[in-house]
Amino acid sequence: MAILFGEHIRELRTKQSMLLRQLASQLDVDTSIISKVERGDRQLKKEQIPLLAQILKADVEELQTLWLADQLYNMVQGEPMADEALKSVSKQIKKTK
Amino acid sequence: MAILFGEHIRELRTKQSMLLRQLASQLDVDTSIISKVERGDRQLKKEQIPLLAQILKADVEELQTLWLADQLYNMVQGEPMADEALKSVSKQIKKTK
DNA sequence: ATTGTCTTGACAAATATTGCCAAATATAAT
DNA sequence: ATTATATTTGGCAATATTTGTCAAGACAAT
Repeated sequence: MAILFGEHIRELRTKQSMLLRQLASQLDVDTSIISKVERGDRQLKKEQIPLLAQILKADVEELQTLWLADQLYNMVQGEPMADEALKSVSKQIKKTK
Repeated sequence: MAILFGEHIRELRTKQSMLLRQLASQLDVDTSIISKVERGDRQLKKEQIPLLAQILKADVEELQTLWLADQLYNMVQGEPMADEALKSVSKQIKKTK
């Protein structure tokens, strides 16, 4: 279970004294979803990130990067060959660019 | 669309003069699926890899690594922050180990 | 033109994800 | 301890995605 993204969101939210339900309503989702997102047992949809960034006055790209990292982490976590696969993909995308 | 895994499979299969339908039947899927897998527009299920490795007399871990790399590639491809996210995950899994 | 192999697209079945709700659990104030 | 407020958790239905099957098409070789 990934946590980088959720921890970051929670920090941004609490620093602004914003309640779960306030963030949730602005993002148009149920409070429980934000709770789960912040604790890492639920992922937001990619398309929700820009609005989330706006609400939290955060950098969109940073959030997108954290979000993506969480997805990747979920995919490789527990896999013995995780690191090798990650490196191989790094190389691959450099080539294709 | 990822291709590392598929290319590798096709090479292993053809070098043994094995037909798509032979591989498919042993793996208990339709021929069309293997065709698509080899061309990279379909992913096998993770659980199918060990049997596939056995059929092709290939190294399970190598295939699993390639398979995982393909999944990751599909996830990050086209994302501007792909590389940063990949690196961040690499660091993260080293910590947790 | 026939046969054998591979490819492609459409569809249904199986799985997984998402949002919603209600109940449970904290947290804080009085 | 009671109340009020905030957060967490789990179950379920709706939705979306993935997987497998089938049938038709492309391509070679003969």
